[in-house]
Amino acid sequence: MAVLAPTPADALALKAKLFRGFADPSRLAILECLREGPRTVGEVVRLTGLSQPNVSNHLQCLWDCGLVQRHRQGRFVRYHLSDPRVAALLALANQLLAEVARGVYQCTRYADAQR
Amino acid sequence: MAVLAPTPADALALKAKLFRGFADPSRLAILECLREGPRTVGEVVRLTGLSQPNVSNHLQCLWDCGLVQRHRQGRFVRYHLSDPRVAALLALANQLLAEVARGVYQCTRYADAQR
DNA sequence: TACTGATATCGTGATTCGGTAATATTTTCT
DNA sequence: AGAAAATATTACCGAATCACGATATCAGTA
Repeated sequence: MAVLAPTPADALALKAKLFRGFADPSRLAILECLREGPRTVGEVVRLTGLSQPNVSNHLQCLWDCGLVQRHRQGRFVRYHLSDPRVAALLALANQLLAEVARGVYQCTRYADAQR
Repeated sequence: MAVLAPTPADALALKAKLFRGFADPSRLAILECLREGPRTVGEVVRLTGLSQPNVSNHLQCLWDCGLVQRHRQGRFVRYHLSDPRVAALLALANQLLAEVARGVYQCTRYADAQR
């Protein structure tokens, strides 16, 4: 009784982990870059202004999670979103933000903007 | 040059913050509860097995962010999702998970399941 | 007013996560 | 083979966040 919603605990942990993939400004910046098409690591570094190890780390993370795919092209590695739903999630988040932005901004429960 | 993707940094931070609202197993459990309709705090506590202060905290967080709304009914407070897009995001995440679950599970960059 | 049930708030300990710096690895070119 | 460019890996530190327990607040009722 009590315990356990319709979805088992493991599935929830997994979904939370998926959302965490999107819950970081650096990773979001990288995903935004990739929304417009495939990019090499160097391009992402230039476009985002993030450090190279940082980008590489996050790309690895996104790759582990299956959110992006990659091909080696010569000495470059080209990344792209692995599924249209990744872009769809980002788009939906934007729509939602258009309505609740102020609330999210003011919420003091966790990290303030400007990292 | 370099710096700044199409979306300004603030917007990214904000979007990251929004996703963080979804990036916790407890909050997800609560949101799942609310997907099926309005619930009082006590009902959510019973359905999720989480402690009452914990539920109350997370509900406050979700409310601050504008993801849920609430009405007082006698000595109960009834919460519900504030926008169908919240449910849509959860649904999309489920679809995406169906394809990348293994990757997410194996990704060791951050939190393992079983909290 | 005193009492009970429902929900909110606060302080704290423990854990987790992200950025940076230094370095390793891989690939191409000469 | 040797060098240079592109990308990946590792370790460490600081900051942020979650759960828990105790307690406060608020609404209804006797």
